[in-house]
Amino acid sequence: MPQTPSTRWCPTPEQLMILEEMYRSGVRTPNAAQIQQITAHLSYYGKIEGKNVFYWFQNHKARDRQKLRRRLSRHQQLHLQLHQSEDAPPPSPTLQHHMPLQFLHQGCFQEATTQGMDLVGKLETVGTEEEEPMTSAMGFEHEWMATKSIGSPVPPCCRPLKTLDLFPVKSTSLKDECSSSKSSSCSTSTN
Amino acid sequence: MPQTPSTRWCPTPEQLMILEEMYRSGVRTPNAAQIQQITAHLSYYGKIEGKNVFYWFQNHKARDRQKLRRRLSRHQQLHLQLHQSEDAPPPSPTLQHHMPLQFLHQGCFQEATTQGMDLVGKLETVGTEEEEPMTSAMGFEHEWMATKSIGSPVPPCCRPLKTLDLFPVKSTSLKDECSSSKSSSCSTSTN
DNA sequence: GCAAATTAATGATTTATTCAAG
DNA sequence: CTTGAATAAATCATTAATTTGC
Repeated sequence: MPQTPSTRWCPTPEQLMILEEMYRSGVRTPNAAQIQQITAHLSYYGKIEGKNVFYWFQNHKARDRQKLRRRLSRHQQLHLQLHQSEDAPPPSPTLQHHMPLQFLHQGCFQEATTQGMDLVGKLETVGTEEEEPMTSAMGFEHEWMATKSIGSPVPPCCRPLKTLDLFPVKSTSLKDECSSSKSSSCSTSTN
Repeated sequence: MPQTPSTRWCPTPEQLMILEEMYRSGVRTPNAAQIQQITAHLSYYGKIEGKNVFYWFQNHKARDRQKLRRRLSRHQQLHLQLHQSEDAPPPSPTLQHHMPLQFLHQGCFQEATTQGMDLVGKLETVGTEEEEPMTSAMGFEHEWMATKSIGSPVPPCCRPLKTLDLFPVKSTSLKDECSSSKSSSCSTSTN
């Protein structure tokens, strides 16, 4: 028999989807009770333990942070050799949506109104994997290469769709990488 | 000297965030007009051309699809060596959110600054395969490791598994739980 | 086409840091 | 100042994916 009785946890796609959904929803360091709940529910989709959930959130958070840091440093070390000839170089990585994202909607356009449909739905260009169809792309590439400087106004066909900025979830760790201020003072305490 | 005047496009963190936001919102293959608009807006945050936007979406879509396929295949090969000892083996990767997620709120856990380690003492129902050599670091995690088989060690203080069967939370913002105060129970700030 | 070697991804451990309490 | 708890960073280890030689 294959003597792999207890290898490491291999998450099922459902489990991964749920975990990622939770992470996107703001869950980062669930406490023991939450871990128990998550584990209980995820166990419906396959074998899982609490430590797996714990480790998953730890790793995911760490690697997300790592990714952010990496792209920051990479951008740092790049901008010193070439200069952004823009008029307003934003120094802070906090984007405050100077771009209204209306054209995200493209519901007035052809497809992909909802993001849920592109999961495994049609995938018309499968088989090409990650090699980009250069030849077909270059056929019209000069179009937007030529028109990249116009800056036409955003079509006001739709209003921004994604503005759910708050959610009731609350993790246990309040000191995260997004807060540089190590304010140990309980500002909400009795004063 | 590192005078690479025409390196490839290095996206700024803001640009990446916006692009990912757009991708999550459903944009997969923007047409030339959309690409031009995206480029115009993203050029505020740094040097960018239309082809960069085009290639980014191409690559991101391909990578996403690759990731999905890998998950599926990995799960395929997994279920043959270990059996889900659950009562309901899910055959389809379509998850219908049978997990309610209310426990994310944990609003009843004021004292949950520390991870809820008062879960359950020690349920010695384990001893299945191997003793976990968790000797250091997380002194609390053996608790939910021990309770992995019982299924209901949740403290009765907060068990909000009521009825909501879908994810009410949906957000794409990366700034989330850093907003709350550190410890809401620190009524006495010792100075 | 298949199998060994290589590489990338990621689950699991360990170590260091931080903050609070005494 | 010391200690203890919690977590983030770093690292290790294993699995899956890709590459390569036959």
